[in-house]
Order: sequence, then structure tokens, then C-alpha cells
Amino acid sequence: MTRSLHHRAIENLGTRIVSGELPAGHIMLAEKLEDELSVSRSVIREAVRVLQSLGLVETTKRVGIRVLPPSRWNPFDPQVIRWRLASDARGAQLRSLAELRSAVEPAAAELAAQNAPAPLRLELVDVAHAMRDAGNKGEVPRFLELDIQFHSLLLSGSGNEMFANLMGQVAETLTGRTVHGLMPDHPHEAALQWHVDVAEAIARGDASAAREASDKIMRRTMSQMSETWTEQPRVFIPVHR
Amino acid sequence: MTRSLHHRAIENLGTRIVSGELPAGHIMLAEKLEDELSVSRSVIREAVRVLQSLGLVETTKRVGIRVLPPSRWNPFDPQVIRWRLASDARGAQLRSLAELRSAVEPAAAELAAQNAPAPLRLELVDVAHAMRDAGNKGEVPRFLELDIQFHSLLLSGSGNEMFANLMGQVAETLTGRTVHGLMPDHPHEAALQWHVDVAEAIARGDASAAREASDKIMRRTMSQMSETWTEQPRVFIPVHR
DNA sequence: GAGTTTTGATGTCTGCACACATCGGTGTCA
DNA sequence: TGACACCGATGTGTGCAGACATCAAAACTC
Repeated sequence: MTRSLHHRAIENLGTRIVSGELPAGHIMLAEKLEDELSVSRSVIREAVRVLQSLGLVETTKRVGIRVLPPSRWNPFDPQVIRWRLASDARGAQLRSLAELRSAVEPAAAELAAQNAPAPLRLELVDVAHAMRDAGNKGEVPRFLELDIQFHSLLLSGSGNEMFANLMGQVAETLTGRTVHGLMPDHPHEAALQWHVDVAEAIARGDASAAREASDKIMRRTMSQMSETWTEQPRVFIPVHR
Repeated sequence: MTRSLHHRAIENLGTRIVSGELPAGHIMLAEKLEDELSVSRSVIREAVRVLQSLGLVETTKRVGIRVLPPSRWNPFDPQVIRWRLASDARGAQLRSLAELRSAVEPAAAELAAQNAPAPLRLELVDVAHAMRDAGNKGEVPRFLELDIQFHSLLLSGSGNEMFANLMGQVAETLTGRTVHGLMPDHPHEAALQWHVDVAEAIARGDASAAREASDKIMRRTMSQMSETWTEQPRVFIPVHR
């Protein structure tokens, strides 16, 4: 199952740039890329255009295609995130996503309590209960699935399309947690109850209670994960101008 | 100062899609676009590739270039945001950004208090004081400039590249506020002090105080703006699968 | 209605002309 | 002689035109 050629070119170059194999400032020539990847100019040009829109490269006449520093990359682009998760920066990317998530979810819970459509509220309660059951029984795969569904519903119910868009990335962090063995066999009982609390608060439209319970979940999650991150270097993006 | 042709093609199509002039499901043919925009095939193809990576269109053989629904768009892409701000959905976009910002900034303040480099902390304090002065004197343009700089420094100081990347969009919401006449001539005195509180808490590494003060600012900002948004329809992105 | 053929649009490749930033040589002036 | 401004050569991206390949929708056959 191989996508189009230009898609493969994007993958190839994107992966190598994000991994650091092609460092910032490195200059590539379109012609070189043609025979390196054994594709035609049009394929390279289309790929470069996409990478350009992601902030990974810039083109200059008479110079070539220049790799840009990480501070110029679009950190919200799903492809960039995927490439970073597949690179040495996986830990830093997971931390960034977790921090974003822990900031957004309580806000999303608050908004969902105010705005979510009724059916979504009911589904959220159902999922929270099913989640608690699966957690208590130690059914880890089913628990993970329900966990992802719960948080997806929560973000979606906020009615903020940016929050909702984080669903995909959230799934990554949750599954990534299990891969790293950060998920206990039996999820914390209090945490399970907090999920139910969030759902029920949203169901009855209690915004501050929803935020509060969601905040508890996030604080616990962050403190769980923060231990493994202390060695990840932080990058400070300079404020331009 | 006109950018490259493909850039203009991206602008043209992106604007028309986001504005709704080209609705979801609408099908375009590359050949039609060529003479409509009076450019060659390669220009159209490169533009379509970029729009594809933004989730605005998809291409299907034997069918053409299909416009995708808003739920498929990447809501974090700066171009998409800019196009939405220029469309009828400007209000909804500003609300989304403000909600995101009010969720992220207190978290960023907390992180900055823990991680920001020393020079940045000092600069933050300076800016906060200058901001208070400018605000008390009613120097609105200078205040706005400092306001943007303050929040940029804050997000940058978090050491989370996703937070830092929101700087540009934040500037939009702040300037957008003045355009909409939502900015009083004399900023609220308490709010000015809260900015100083945030900066000083970060300077002395008091994470919870920094979050608290930042949260006050955000809550006040949100309550100020929320009145003008009540009529903006919310869009709920369905959770796929 | 299942399988096959036709068809039409995107996907890929190539040769060419042009724009233009960079570099190096040339000329001028002190 | 040396410093500096000018200017043309060179190389690389940008844009154009046309050909063929591919492949899935649609039409057709049985």
C-alpha cells in the first residue's frame, strides 16, 4: 500500500529533516533530490511546496532548498507531530502534547457542560461508566479504547474545532503511555471516579464541577508522566522582533 | 510585491473555500482552474498539493478536486486561521482562539515559572511594569504593543513549542479586539496589576501564583468578549469511528 | 447483477524559456 | 597600488507546454 510518489517524497524528506539527519541550514538541490529519490522534477517540486508550507524548508533562487530550524516548523501540523514522535524527540513531543492536553481538557470540559448537544452528554456518561467497569476488571485494551473515546467525546463536545482537532494527537499520547509501560494494570480507582464525575457534571451542565474533575485527572496524569521527562531538553523559541 | 504564482493560487482557492464560496463537495477540474487563473498546470498542481496537506481538498482520479468539509480542515494552520479571520466566520475563529488562549496561558505561566531562562523572566517583569505605566497613562498603541510582547514572552518562556507557536495567533486576537472596539481607553487597573503579578511570580519561580494571576486575566478577558459571541454558531466535529 | 470494457481525470515525466540572486571580473577613482 | 562600485556570467528555482501512464468511475455486455 504505497501512496503517490510525491507523498513518499514528502515522507522521506520530512522524516529526515525532523530526525535531524538533514540539519537546519543544510542545502539541497532539486536536481540532486531527483536522482536520489529516482523521481521526476514535478514530484520533487510538489513535495518541496508542501514541506515549504509546513515551514520545514525554504527555497531561494541561485541557492537551492534550505532546511529551516525547528523554531520555524509548524508544531501543530499532524505530519510534523508524527515525524517528531518517530524521532529522537519523541519524549519531548509527548511532553508537549501532554502539557497542551492538560491545559485544554479542563477548558473543554467547562465548555462542554455549557454547550454540548444532549446525545453527546448521554454517551459521555455511558462511556465513563463502561470505563470504570473495564478499569476495575483490569481489561486493559478495552479500557484504553474507552479512555480514548471518552476524551475524544469531551474535546468534541466543547464545540471548539481546535480542541476537537486534538483528538487524534490525544490518542497518540494515550497509546504512547501504554507503550512506555506508564499504564498500571489497574487504573487508579479515584481517577476512574473522576472520569464519571466529569461526565455527570457535563450531563447536568455544571461547568465548574466539570472543569474541577477534569483538572484532577490532568494533574494526576501529568505527575505520573513528568518523572520520565525530566531528562528531555526544553527548547525556547525566541520571540521575534 | 506579489509572491509566486502558486502562492497566489493557494491564496485564491484557500480564501474561496474557507469563505464558503466553494462549498464542501464542490468539484473542480485542474484544467478549469488553469484557464480560470490563467496559470499553467504545474502551478495549479503545486497549489492543490498544499491545499490537500491542509485538508481543504482531496483529489480523486476520474473525478477531480473535491472541496472537503470544515471538519477536515486543519484548524491550527496559520493560513487556514487567516482565511477564517477574513471570512464570515471571523467571530467564531476569534472565539476559538480566545478559548484556546485562555486555556493555554495559565498553563504556560505555570511552566514559565518552573523553566523559563533567567533573562526572559527579567524582561517579562520589565514589560509588565512598562505595560502598567502605559495603561495608566492611556497610551493605547504603546499598551497594545507591550501587551502583545508580554504574552509572547510568556508563551515563549513556557518552553513548550506548541504554546510558543500561538504567539502569532494571539497577536491577531489582541489587535482584533481593538478593531472591534472591545478595548477600553484605560485598561482595567486590576488587570494591569495582574500582569505584574504574573511576571513577578514567574520571576521568583512561584508556579501556582503565576497560574492563578494569569487565570484571572484570562477569565476577565473571556467575560469581556463573550458578550459579543453569543450569536456565533458552534460547530461540533463528530468523533469519527 | 456480476464481470468486462471504455473513458476521462489525475499522476508522472521531460524539454524548454525565463527570472533573478550570487559571484567574480573589470573599471574607476583616490 | 588599493578600495570600491559596477556589471555581466552563471547557476538554480519558477513557470510553461505537451506527452504518456495509471487507475477508478461509468458504461456496457452477457
